[in-house]
This record gives sequence, structure tokens and C-alpha cells, in this order.
Amino acid sequence: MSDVVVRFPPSPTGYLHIGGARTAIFNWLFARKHGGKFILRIENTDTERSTRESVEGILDGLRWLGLHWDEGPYFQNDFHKEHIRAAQMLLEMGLAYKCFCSKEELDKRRQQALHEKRSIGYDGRCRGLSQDEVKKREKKGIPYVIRFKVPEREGKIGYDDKVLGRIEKDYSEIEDFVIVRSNGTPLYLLCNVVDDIRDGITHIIRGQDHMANTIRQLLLYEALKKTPPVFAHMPLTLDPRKRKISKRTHGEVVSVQFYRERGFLPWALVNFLVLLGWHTSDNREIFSKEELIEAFSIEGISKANSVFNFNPDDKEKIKKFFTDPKALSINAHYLRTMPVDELYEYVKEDFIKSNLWRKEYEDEKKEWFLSTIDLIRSRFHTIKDFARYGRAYFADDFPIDEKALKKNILKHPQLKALLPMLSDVLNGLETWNIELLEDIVRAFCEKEGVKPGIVINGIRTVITGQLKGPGIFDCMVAIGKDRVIKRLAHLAK
RNA sequence: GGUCCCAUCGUCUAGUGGCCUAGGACGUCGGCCUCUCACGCCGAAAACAGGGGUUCGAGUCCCCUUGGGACCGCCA
Repeated sequence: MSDVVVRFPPSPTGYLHIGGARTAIFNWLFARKHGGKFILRIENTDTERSTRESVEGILDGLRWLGLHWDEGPYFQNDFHKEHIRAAQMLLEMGLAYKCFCSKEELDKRRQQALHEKRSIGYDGRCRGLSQDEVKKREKKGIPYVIRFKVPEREGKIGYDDKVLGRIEKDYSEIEDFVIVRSNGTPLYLLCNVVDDIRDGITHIIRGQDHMANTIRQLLLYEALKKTPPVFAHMPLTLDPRKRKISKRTHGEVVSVQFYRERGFLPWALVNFLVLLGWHTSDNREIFSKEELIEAFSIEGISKANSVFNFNPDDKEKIKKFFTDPKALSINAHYLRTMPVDELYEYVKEDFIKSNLWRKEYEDEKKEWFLSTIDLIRSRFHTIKDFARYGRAYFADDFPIDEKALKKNILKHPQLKALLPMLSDVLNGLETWNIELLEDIVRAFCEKEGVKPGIVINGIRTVITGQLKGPGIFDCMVAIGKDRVIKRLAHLAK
């Protein structure tokens, strides 16, 4: 095993969303690529917003995507004492100080600064408080936070970002940030560093929205006398209006769960997501798990943010694209190319939910089931389509598409008599296979003087309810003699 | 307002000074196949944000402008 150790540290304040999943994917891939370790750590120091359900939701999402972690989940809360100790140490070493400014005061000052068009950072007024002054205020019971004392140095602090290159910032422009709340609980900036040190994290791959944190955390590493890990800041994923994607403003469309429920294959989602801001030099787009791990490299991560072109206006309207067309197309690709017996598991799961599942599909009718989903899958985009557009193959209560009815039946009134006639002809058949059916149907058309296309499309509409579908004789075989003749005979209604 | 990041077709992207007449994928449009649709195949429309440099030569390097984004919490 190499010495690569990475982590995915979600905060359990909601479901796993696309952005988080993407970060997890990149970290996971990096670990797998280098034979390293992928640690899952739940950052639940914000106890007010953290919930048990979201922890479960996140784990569930990661498992579904197939992103297996090697260690954890660890819970940040469990290391509370370590975090406190670190803060104490910084305080004792004079690298941090107590700040007695109240939240209200700070808010007011920020407002004022904004108003006066100044920088709105903390001005460091408690930094120079004398020992006596500090003691006096403590005695009075004034609450305080602990702030990190940014070194008073000339020049810049910086690091070499693996995707962005050299990043630097003037010491003078960094404000003294809070590391412990007035209620005594340490904050993310500190906890995160302490945990990363303890876990031996070697590479931190996270969103560009963390860049300001990185600068401050670098200071923390220095103060704690530890070598910082390598940083790589990934581009953000944006909504179609180019806003950062968030659970709060975008809702379920950006959750992993949403894609699961809408019939995505987990690997298709991973494959799509990894393409958002990453590429190989040969521009390949479809990867198996092994291929992706092999191909992955941080060098392929782009600097620019990318748009996840989901459909934000989809208000339950049935649209052709309920999410990014490319995501759908990748999903469709896997749907029609993956081994049928793998697909079987997904369809089964969905059919159980849709009440279409029958026990015999796993034993005596399994072969039929497999060949049927194989037959119809090439025009589907999601797992849901099997129950939606393929219902007629598995049940007798299926809807007839309005358009199909109009175009293929009503337009040709003679079908009303012809199809029941054909039904009788078919009823007399002893065998039931593609070649025979084709001969019979075509002969029937010739005899009745109708174009085969009219009859064939009529049959399709009647037996599948659909405007489109596989070759008709395949359909007839898949649906079976009994059901076909029954459906054709019933046209009278 | 301050700081930082970014900038090639509608979207994801290739491109690291000459191989660019800017390539691919998705989507769109047209065609082939055909009983329909899909698949597959063929084809079309579609981009280097603008301006200055540097250079024999710039999508590629530098500067400015513009545009977009992120961050500026006792959230993570």
C-alpha cells in the first residue's frame, strides 16, 4: 500500500448531493489509483444542524454509488477533546487569544464596514488585550471566543495547488479567525486540521470554495508544527444559471437520491459526474470502474467551473430531459450495453417497487424475462422506462398512448375489423416464432390488400400501447400468443 | 465593497507557440437503415469574450478591459 491517504468529510446537514458525490468520487479515485486509503469522516461539530438521518442518507448514497471507504465513518464529535487540547495549546503558546467581542458587536461592525465600503474582516481589537484586562473580563463573566493569531509578517503565505498552481496570500490580509466558540466548542477550521493530522491525510481534494480556508489552515499546520498535506482544489459545479449548486436552493434535483429514484444506474452517474471538470488526454468518455481508476489523474482536473445542465424548471412536467442530457445519454448507454444479468437486478428492484414483479421471473420465466428486457432496452434512458414504456410486456393493464392510437388505429378504420380477423388467424397457429409470424402477417396483408406497415403499426399499438418499439414480430413473440390474440381480438372496444 | 479563482461550440471538453481550415462527446437538424422508434452509420449548423503586446508565427505566453464564479460566520 502506498502512503496516499485521502478523506471525504461531509457534514450531515442533508442528503448527499451532486457536489459532494463528485468530491467523494475524485478522492476515492485518487486513493484507488495509488493504492491508498479512502477515509470517511462525518463532520458533525455543528450539532444543531447535524442529523442522524442525513448521516444514514450520506452513507447510503456513497454505498449506492459504489464508493467504498477503507476507514470510518469517523465522527468528528468523538475527537472533541483532541480539538480542545489543540486550541488550549495554541492559547498557551501565545498563538491564539481570547476575544470578548460579542456577536452583535461584530455584526454591527461588519455592516458598517460594508456600508463604508471597507473590508469586512475582524479588526483584531482583542488581540492586544493585556493579561490583566483578559482576567478582568473573564471575572465579569463576559463570554469569549478563541481566535487564532495570524503572524505579523511581511510577505505572503502560499502553497502549490495541484490543479491551480501556486496560490499565495499576504499575511496582512488574513484576519484573526475564530477557532473555538464562546460555548467552548471548536470550529471546523481547527477540527478539520487536527483530524487530518491524526488521520495522516496526505492529499486534500476539495472544492474551490475552500480556498480561503486552505490559507488559514496552512497557518494552523504551521502553528501545530506539522507538514501540511498536498492540496488540490477542484472546480465547482454550477447550475444552468451558473450558481453554485446547493441543497438549499436547488432541492432534490441535485441529490444523489433523486437520480437513484429516477432510474439511474449508479455507475452511469459516477461516469457522468467524473466528466464534469475532468478529462483524459485522449478525451475518452465511457469508462468501466477499472478503466476509470487506471485513467484517473489530478492533472486531468480542469480549472474552470462547469455547468451541470439539469432542468431547474421541471415542475413534474414530463419533459424529454429531466436532467442533463449527457447524463441521460450515458445512463442510456450503460442501460443498453451492460450485461443483461446485471441489468436484471436493477429492473427487478424497480419492478418490485412498481408491483410488476412476479416470482417466476427468477426461475422458470427468467430466460424469457432476460430476453425481453434485452429486446426493449435499446430505446430506454432510465430503469424506470421498463415499467413505464415496457409495461405491456409484463402486465395486461397498460395504457395506450394517445398519439399512437390516433396515428396507427383511428386513421385506419379498417383495422377495427382486420385485427380481430388476424387474431383468429393467429389463434390457429401451432407454433409461434418470428419467421412464421412474419410470413403469416404479410400473407394476411396481401390477401386483404392492406399495406403491411398499417397492420404492423396497428398491432404494435394494440399489443404494446406504444408508438414505437422493437420489431413487431419480436414483440409478438415476447408478449406471447395468448396475450397477443386476446389484445387483437379486443380491439372492438 | 475587499480578496481570490476562472474564461474554446448551447453544455462537457481536446488543445501546453507552427500538426488548428480549431478536434471529440451530448444536444439540435438532415440522411441512410426500416414495420415504427431506438441502436448503428453518414452528414450539417455551432466556439477561441474584446483590445493591446511578445514572436517569423498565438486559441496557446504577458498586460489591460469585460464577463462569470467563490469566499469574506461563534456553518462545514
